[in-house]
Amino acid sequence: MDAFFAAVEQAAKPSLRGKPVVVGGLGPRGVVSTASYEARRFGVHSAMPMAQARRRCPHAAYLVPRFGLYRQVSESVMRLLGELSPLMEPLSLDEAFVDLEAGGTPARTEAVRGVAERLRVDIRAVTGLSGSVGLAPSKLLAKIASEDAKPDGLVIVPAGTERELLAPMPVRTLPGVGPAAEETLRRAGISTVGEIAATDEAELLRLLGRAHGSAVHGMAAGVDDRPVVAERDAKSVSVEDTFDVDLTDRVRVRNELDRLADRCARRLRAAGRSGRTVVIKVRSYDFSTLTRSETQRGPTDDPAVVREAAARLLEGVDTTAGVRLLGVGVSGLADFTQEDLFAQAAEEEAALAGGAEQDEENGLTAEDGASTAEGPGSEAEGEGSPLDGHSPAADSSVEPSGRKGPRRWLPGQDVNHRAYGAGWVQGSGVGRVTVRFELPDSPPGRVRTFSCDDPDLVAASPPPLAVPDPD
DNA sequence: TCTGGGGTCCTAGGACCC
DNA sequence: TCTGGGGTCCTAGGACCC
Repeated sequence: MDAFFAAVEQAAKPSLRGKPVVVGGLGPRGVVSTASYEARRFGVHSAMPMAQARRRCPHAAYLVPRFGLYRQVSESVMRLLGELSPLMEPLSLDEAFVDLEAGGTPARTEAVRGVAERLRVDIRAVTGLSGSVGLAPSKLLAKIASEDAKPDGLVIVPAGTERELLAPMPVRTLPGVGPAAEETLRRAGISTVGEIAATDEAELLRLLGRAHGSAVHGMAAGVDDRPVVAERDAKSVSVEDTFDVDLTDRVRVRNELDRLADRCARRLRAAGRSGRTVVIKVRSYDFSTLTRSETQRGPTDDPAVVREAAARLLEGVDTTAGVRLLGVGVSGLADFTQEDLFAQAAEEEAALAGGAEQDEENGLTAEDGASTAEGPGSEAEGEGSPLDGHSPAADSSVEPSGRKGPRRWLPGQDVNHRAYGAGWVQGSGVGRVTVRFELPDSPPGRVRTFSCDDPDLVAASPPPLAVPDPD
């Protein structure tokens, strides 16, 4: 999908169509998730610090991500892809591999082209959004071709042309070659994929390591046998928060770690999984990051167990200089089915017979989900709304306008006003919130400003996207 | 007002076992 | 009587991807 998050926002908000839109974390330490093509022209791109994006493109609309909506749109696209072949491998919300051969598409170029063109038409019909397709004999080339096809295009790499296509490309084109490998190769005088292919494999192994070296060498020659794999199980679950202001108070650090452990365990449980190894992650004021892990005797999805393991692990970490980020994860996930878990829980209960081990919830968990209000229970899975990822500090001190208690209105968020109907938050500050009243299928709407605690204004869930006329 | 959040995979050393 | 040769598990860190 092309500029997916930003494109969904433009589809949802008529006044933003054709305008620069930037989706990402809006706090002081946020980064860009996706920039619309209009914003990219100003040099704004993914992973860029939000502050820098605002400098480059001050007039863009800056919006908080709405993952619930993106997930819905993603599912309808993935459904279309799934109709092409049983071998469909989602890479993220907006990208997937499809093995057309396994779906029975004849390998002739024209047949394949027809399938891809129909797919692009269907995607537009179902979502109103544009997607790009790369067709090639391997994952490597398909991916490169789809990048080439963006936005709103289709590129075919016929079998046999792989090498000559790849040769002039920079080494970073190859998946798995990031900044570090690029630098290593540059020092060895290698800057293009063709130069990698011309390099002795043993030399490459020396430069990049065993596994990486041989993979890169193969790919540079256009060799890529990786199969398309449907349905892979998650191997870990983790949550983390970067704080608007570094944490120094040890008690506060402990509390935040508890909340993260609970969130992590809840997600694990919601997914019907459990794991043996609890990991904490601590990033310091200077961005140095460490992890500590502890493996339990058996798999768990119990918040109390995760919380206690996390707390033990934290004891060995000096946090006095300031903590920028905390994370809690569970890995070593058992491939248990839900039923196994029930059986196991029953056994444990039997074994514990009479042990008065009652969970004492300390009430910290519910609050912040509520304050970011994505609408009551609107998310498919019970996991925390994506919005809360950026308001760990909602509770205190950080937000000057934050008073005590009043609702926070986040730019991009859906709302409903008793008199004016559906709209979205355009901005807020000094006790006021500005709302634009429009719907996906309405003309661009008007803006009105209210008091932040106006009782007529409530958070709402996203209205469905408009689908264009079939003409 | 530098640098998110959720993942995967690889490497390397030490413990431990046969 | 200077110390083999596997294998697996655990821990920590780092590169990379979207």
